[in-house]
Amino acid sequence: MLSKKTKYGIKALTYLARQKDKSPVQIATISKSENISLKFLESILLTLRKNDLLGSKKGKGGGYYLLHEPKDIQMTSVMRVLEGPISMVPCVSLNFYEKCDDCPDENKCAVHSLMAQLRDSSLEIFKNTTLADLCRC
Amino acid sequence: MLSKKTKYGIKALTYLARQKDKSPVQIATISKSENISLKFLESILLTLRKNDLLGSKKGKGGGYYLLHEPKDIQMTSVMRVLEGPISMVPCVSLNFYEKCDDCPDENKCAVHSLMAQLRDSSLEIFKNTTLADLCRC
DNA sequence: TAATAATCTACTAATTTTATAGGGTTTGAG
DNA sequence: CTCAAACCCTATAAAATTAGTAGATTATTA
Repeated sequence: MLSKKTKYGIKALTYLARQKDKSPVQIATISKSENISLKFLESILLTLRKNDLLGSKKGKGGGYYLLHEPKDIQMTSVMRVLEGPISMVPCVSLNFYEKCDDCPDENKCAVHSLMAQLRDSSLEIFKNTTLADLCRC
Repeated sequence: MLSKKTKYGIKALTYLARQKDKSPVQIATISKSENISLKFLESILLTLRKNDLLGSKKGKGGGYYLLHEPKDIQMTSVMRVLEGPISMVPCVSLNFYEKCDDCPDENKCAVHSLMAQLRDSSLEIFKNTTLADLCRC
């Protein structure tokens, strides 16, 4: 299941991407518009900022804004930051590889090959979809 | 992330699919061979049986066995039984549809369209992969 | 029929993840 | 200086996950 963290994060990102100018938007504004718990959204935006997807400005007139053009933000990076690895098992993860402790030989593991296929197709979709694409709905 | 329940379930299924004959295999045998906690495996095999993927036989010489030919068992049914819906969000699920309570219009939801794409590609893979394919690793 | 081997059922429990809530601190604009 | 906003830290309730324990039930075989 997709976590609400990721869902809310994507919604917030598209909200920002739809802005005409790049002036900061307050958390409360996004929270109200997208029906997201304010404090939860706060922590989500913070992790997006720490991972260089968003910039922020403090004080009066402050808020969050996109650091890059929507068309330059691939969903791979959004998903990795919010949801974690694209793969469903660590042993097929490209960026977060980890050996399974119950598997003697992962080349002979049935789960491994299936999940590798799944990873490839998911990766393909996430790579070819940018934030700009999501705004066209 | 893929739950261990699903991972273990798939391993058990492939173990059974690799058997020459269809005589019952004891839980303990699979448990040892695949490094799976016996009692956990027991509950997994039980849900597989309740969902018509496995048959069981009690008493001496008993155990679990496949009800169908490996080539006739699609991964869609295995995944649905063990892991739940294929979709990552209920609002794009074909078999378990549910409306999001935070979404006024799901046709305008950016997450929705992305997840629908993902569901399609996952479904494609699971539909075209059978237990027999997984045994060839 | 009695012993045995296996599944089946029902609790319990530790751990982790998820989804928030509260409150104080820091920064920057006017 | 004042105020508004992001920032940061802590806590927590609920749910899911991953088991472990104890015993009941059923079927086979000798």
